[in-house]
Amino acid sequence: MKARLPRVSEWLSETQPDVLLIQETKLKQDLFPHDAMAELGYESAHFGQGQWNGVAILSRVGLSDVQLNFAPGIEQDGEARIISATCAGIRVMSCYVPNGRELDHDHYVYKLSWLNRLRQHLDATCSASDDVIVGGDFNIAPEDRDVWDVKAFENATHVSKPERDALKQVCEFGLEDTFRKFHDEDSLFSWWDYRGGSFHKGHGMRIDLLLATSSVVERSTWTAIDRNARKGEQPSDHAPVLLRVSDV
DNA sequence: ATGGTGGCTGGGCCA
Repeated sequence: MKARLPRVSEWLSETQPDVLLIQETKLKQDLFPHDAMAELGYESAHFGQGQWNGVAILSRVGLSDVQLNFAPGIEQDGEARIISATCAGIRVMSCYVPNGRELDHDHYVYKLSWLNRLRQHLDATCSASDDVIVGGDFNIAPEDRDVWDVKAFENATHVSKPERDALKQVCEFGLEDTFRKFHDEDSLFSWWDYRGGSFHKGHGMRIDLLLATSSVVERSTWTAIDRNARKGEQPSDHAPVLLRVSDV
């Protein structure tokens, strides 16, 4: 968030979303640029730890009932990976799901545990009949059509069955991958590795998701991945995913 | 596709 403040500010000014969910701020809790965001018209809430992880929610339509980490009663995570808030009557959550690293790595076990606790967090704090959006970097490509080449992902994280099943368990709370309401195409990606010219080769994955409850899905009218944001100077390796939700 | 780039730092880790 520090290195890309100019890009984020420019993008906010041009795109003017009502709400923005940010992951991997890599900032200590109190170093988030709340003032710079306020100058652009956005309230902001940040859950940070510095150096790694960190999640935030920006809103110009209200920001209340902010919750850091999982709800009380659920095993708290040691890292700053989820923040929840209510914006314009919608409960929104900004999630940075653990990467997993390797299938036989402890971090992969942590990834599955984290997703299980995300489901617990949903069960504990809201209902499927509420307006809920759970968004962020899930580090999971839901289906094979969401990666550039399945053969390149054999025995790799992001596509394995256990993590996809864990994501399904999250969705079975009553959430839907909003992108697929509007787009059936394969090879539409939200992340490309910095290395090896992946972006220019089209070697990407769709791992950034906006999951929503049915009342939000019904009001959704449009979605897109802003891949232009992956271009230019000092881009993030992720592109923003946009969802338009009509007023009640 | 066992390297490669980028950002945190201030050497090495993480993605």
